[in-house]
Amino acid sequence: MLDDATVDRTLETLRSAGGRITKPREQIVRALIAGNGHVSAEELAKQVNRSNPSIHIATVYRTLDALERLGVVNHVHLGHGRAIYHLASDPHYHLYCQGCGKIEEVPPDLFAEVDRTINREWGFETVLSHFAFIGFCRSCREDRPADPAIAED
Amino acid sequence: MLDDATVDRTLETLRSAGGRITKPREQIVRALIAGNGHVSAEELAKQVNRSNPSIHIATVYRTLDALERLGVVNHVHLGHGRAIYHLASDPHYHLYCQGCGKIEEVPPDLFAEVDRTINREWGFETVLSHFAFIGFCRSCREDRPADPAIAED
DNA sequence: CTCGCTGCAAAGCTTTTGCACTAGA
DNA sequence: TCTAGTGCAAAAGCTTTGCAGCGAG
Repeated sequence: MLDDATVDRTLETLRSAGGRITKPREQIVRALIAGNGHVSAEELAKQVNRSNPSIHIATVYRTLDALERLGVVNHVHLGHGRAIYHLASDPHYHLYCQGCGKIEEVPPDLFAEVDRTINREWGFETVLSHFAFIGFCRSCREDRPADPAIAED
Repeated sequence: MLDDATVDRTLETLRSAGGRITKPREQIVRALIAGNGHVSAEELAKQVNRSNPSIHIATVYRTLDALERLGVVNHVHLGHGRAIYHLASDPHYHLYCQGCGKIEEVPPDLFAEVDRTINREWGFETVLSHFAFIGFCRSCREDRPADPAIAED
């Protein structure tokens, strides 16, 4: 996956939808793709601000929103507030460790069976990609006091 | 499940942990249990305010927090912000329809296999009860325009 | 009598929005 | 030129917190 090509292709999607390609958008898209699927809006803002401090986080949100409408970006909620963004071309689900914040990816087909069951038995069509599956990674499980009180959030 | 007995038992848990049983706490617990597993803090506040308008929502949050620390209550996030509260004695997962807001319950064992796999392959211990599984219920699926743009949020 | 609980108001966190200005195409 | 995009500041939505007074045990 050649990053520059991906950046260009993403910006092109924006343009062909009638959008404009601006410096901020270019930098945001670049940071998003460099982030490799696990970046929050705030991290993106921080990143682009290194080279251009005037880019406001509202612009980051608006750019991500535009890309999401076009179907090339998705966001995933990790908890109460925070969300991360990634390219839609790379479908996956997320495991989010409440202990250390680590994010791991899992293949969607892992849930295919459960998905079918819910669909069949409850008539419900899930969108499992939109929220991370939270829990504790191996090392945080070992550190964890015991069981009661499943930590914060 | 006799509600009054459940209310008493819940308050007793609070007392035996060194807490005090107050009017607001009693009313909040009663409303929580009457709510049958699907009430938000705001709904609880609204409910108790019918008989006691001076109970502040901060008190509702603090009471729920105290109960949660004691392990008798859990909360479940439905989306970006909202969370609902239910008794921990009734373990279940939730399906939350993005279209109409309807909440359905699913038995935890539905996910037992996936859970084991994630545990085995990723060393990750999930807490699937903490976020609802979102998607669309049968009737909202039929209403839905098509596929692109998976709605709000 | 003491310490936990309460009400109130203010703040926190992430995301959104209104507005006037700037700048792509 | 003309409209989309931008920066700024303010607001929104849910939850938490500081503080002083109140009341359960």
